Amino acid sequence: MDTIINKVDTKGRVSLPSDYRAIVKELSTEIVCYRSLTSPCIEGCAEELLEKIASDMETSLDFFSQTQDELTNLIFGDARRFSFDSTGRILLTEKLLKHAQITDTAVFVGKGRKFQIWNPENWEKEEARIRAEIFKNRPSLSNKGGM
Amino acid sequence: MDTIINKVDTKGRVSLPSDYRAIVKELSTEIVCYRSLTSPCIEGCAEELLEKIASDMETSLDFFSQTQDELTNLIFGDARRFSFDSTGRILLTEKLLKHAQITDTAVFVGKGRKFQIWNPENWEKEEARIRAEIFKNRPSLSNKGGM
DNA sequence: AAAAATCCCATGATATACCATAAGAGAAGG
DNA sequence: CCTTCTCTTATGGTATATCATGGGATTTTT
Repeated sequence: MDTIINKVDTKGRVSLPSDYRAIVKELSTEIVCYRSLTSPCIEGCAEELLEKIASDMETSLDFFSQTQDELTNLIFGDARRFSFDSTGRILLTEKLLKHAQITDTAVFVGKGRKFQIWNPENWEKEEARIRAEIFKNRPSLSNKGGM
Repeated sequence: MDTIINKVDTKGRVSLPSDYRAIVKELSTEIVCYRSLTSPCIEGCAEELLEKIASDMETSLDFFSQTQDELTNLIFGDARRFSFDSTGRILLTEKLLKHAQITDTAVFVGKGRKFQIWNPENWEKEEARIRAEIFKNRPSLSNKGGM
């Protein structure tokens, strides 16, 4: 999955890149999107994955179980199903677009079983940051011969 | 899922968001609402789920060290059925509206199998609080959840 | 009879489905 | 190796269906 740039029209519609669509389509005809907890971007995945993420988080919580309750609030309260039409587009909400500072252009970034949608400039910075981070840890990588 | 803002008219009527309605409608034409034990908000769910919800709550509130009976009594004693009309609206009671401090606007927050109804300002604060809380504990989450 | 609740209809707004064009990638053939 | 054709994908526009909401009418309750 590579990064793909698509336009957001005046109504907030975006084409989900066909590669991404194909993967989801095996499961269903809709995806789930929510505001990233850690970055100014939108995250998307198949609904099944969201439920898995939610349950994974629950089991990984060692502090008060009250937080579990709050987690479901945060995840299920923020997430929403988006079904894409015959042309493969979804209509993003104001809330999501605002959080990611997206106006007329969106960058899709694959992240394994999920993906992120970024404002182009923000993603450029983020990518640079990640590259720098990786470079900093280069020695530990080259030891294993991975790259 | 999702968070939706709807108006409460002069008669106290609120439209139950269509997504929520659709899910409940598979089962019946009415929902159950009660005052949240932990927050200034209304909680709602399908009647079939109430018993399950109650027991879930017991396990998640174990630090209150209350007996199961006391909690279930509390919820069941407070819960009431609300049937929605052909346009999908329910008429909330004074007791519920007062508890949630709702006057003319209500925020529906998805919570998986149930949902909450908040006063807009209160929810805004609560959401910010939860996000900060979760973010603080992010390191322990990112290991497993990947959000 | 008055008040409250339920039902029904009308309307504006919005999301969804649909069609049509344009741009790009890959395949086939010269 | 280049050209042409075809198929997929992205994007713009339009129509249709759905939903939220206001108002009124009818029914029920006390």
